Amino acid sequence: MGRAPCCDKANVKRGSWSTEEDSKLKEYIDKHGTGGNWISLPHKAGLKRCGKSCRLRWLNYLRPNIKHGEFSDEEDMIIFSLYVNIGSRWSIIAAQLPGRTDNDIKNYWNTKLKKKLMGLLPLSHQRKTPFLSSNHQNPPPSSIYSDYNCSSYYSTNPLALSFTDLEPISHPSTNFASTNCTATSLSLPFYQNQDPTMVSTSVISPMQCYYSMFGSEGSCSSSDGSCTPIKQEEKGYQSYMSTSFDEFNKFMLNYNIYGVGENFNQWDEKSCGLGFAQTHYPLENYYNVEDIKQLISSGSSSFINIDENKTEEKGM
DNA sequence: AACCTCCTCAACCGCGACTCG
DNA sequence: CCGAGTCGCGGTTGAGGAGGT
Repeated sequence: MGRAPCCDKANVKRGSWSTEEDSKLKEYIDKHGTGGNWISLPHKAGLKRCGKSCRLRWLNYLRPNIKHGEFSDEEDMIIFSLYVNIGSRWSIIAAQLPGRTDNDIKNYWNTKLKKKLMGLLPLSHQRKTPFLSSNHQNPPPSSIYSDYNCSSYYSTNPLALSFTDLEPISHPSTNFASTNCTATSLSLPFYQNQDPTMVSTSVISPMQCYYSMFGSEGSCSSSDGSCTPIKQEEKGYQSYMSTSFDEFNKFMLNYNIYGVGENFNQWDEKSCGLGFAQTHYPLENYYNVEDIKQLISSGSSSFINIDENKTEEKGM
């Protein structure tokens, strides 16, 4: 048996909102608030719309202080840095960009920012960049990892690999690898199952970032679909300094994200905060790292402290 | 001018999470 | 604890505008 529809689709208007509907909705909410019940709101407001549709229209368009128009470089960088760290959790990302909605950011990422980054890569490499390809799901379906034991997980997840094997890092992420690696935790996709503290306190190197963006150099050609990552030490550092990575590195430098030396492992750990450099764009100017930590570990209810707009909404 | 293709973004959909009786 | 109702999220769709031929 299927799920009951949220509203009677035969009797609700769909598609684009007219200015008249907009003003009706805005007027009603200005006067009465949402009343904590979107389902009954359209009826009360005299709208022939589904409650969900009203909610969406309000949150993404009519709500006060919504910012439309071009994203700044700083916003780009925040989106990028958070995406690399936490994946496509648009609501959390949106909470860090006042006036921007999750829908906005999602659209922006899918239509522009992704391409902006793609433009920095040679075509040959773009084809094998799962993170950016249109059909790539991030994080990967949980089923992919559900049967993995720790060692296989960490040897097949490029990001995890870089945390454990490749980089001379000492931060909580390595603890994650050794202490949080249980069958249970691995039954979830990487981005979801990781220790929340890891998300916010991990310092990722350009190489890690590069991996998470563009995938590893590991081969996935075996018949059972398993991947054989090529260890960095096997290939040698030099081979990793490919044109693609150079280009990526240039991008990072262009955005003042990293100051990377000739050897990529010379990246300046101090300059990297939640993901990226704090040298020129100190991320704590945009959000509090501890808050992010809380957000991720405690779920959406904690957003109240951070997202002004959503605070208003929840207060209504 | 007409047609076609591509791109953008508002809106929809389904599902998991949450709340409450 | 359970189930119904609702919310919120992220993935996807498609209308319509822009640009090219």
